[in-house]
Amino acid sequence: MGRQPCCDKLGVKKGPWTAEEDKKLINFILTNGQCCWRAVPKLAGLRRCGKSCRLRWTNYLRPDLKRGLLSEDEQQLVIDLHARLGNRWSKIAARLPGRTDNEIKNHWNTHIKKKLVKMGIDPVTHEPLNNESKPEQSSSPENEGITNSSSEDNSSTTPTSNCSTDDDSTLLDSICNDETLLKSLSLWLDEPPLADASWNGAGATAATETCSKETSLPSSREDNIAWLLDCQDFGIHDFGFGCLNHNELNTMNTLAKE
DNA sequence: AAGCGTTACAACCGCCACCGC
DNA sequence: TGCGGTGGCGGTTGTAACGCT
Repeated sequence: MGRQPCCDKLGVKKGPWTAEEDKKLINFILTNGQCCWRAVPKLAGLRRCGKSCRLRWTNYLRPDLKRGLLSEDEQQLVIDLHARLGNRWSKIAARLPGRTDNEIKNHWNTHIKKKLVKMGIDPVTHEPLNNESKPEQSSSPENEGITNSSSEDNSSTTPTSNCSTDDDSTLLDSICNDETLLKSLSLWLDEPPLADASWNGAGATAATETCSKETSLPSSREDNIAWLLDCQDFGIHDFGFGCLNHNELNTMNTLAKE
């Protein structure tokens, strides 16, 4: 009889979200936090599947999201991580603060994949597409990074077979041993990812504090919502919202409740 | 200016793992 | 220990925007 749908199909709206729906969802999450997605549509007054709400929130409405194209450093990091983890986008996204698995997956399929093919590199195995023909830009830094990491990895395993290296410490070790990746990370440290601290409460830094000071939070819930929607319109990064750590977001939640 | 092809990305679908009962 | 519910993940699709002829 087939699988039961994740939610009642009757009366469930599909397709692009409207500003009104976004507003309702943001309002609800700010007031109640993230809990029991199945109940969210009903409680928030949305004719949507709970799954759809979760996706909308995590991929689009979440306040710590960076918007816009991935930087060169981010792209390089994605390539390196993909070489190790394969298509495990959520794991990759976890290492790119402010980026979602969906966003990275899309970017991989539309940009990076083609880029690698153009460079003569198999986007799946991260090996040269044809051993005989040399990659066009073999001298480019990017390519060096890829070649280094893949030669290092492929000596024993394929990217996907590396799945057993779920152990983060092993991954971290391998990252620490990767010069290209370290270079990317050091570039990041020069310009810390704003969102990094936001979802890792304890990771709040002086930069965060500075940023928070400069970012004046709206005082009322209505202001919060309008402000959040504006943030989505302009890209959260531009607002410096990414500087907020989890505690600060909780503060916003508290404000919203009052 | 219009039609067509391509690109980019939001959203959906189905499967799977985990958790509580 | 098995079962059902739920959330998360990765693959895929749909469509709006853009570029080219």
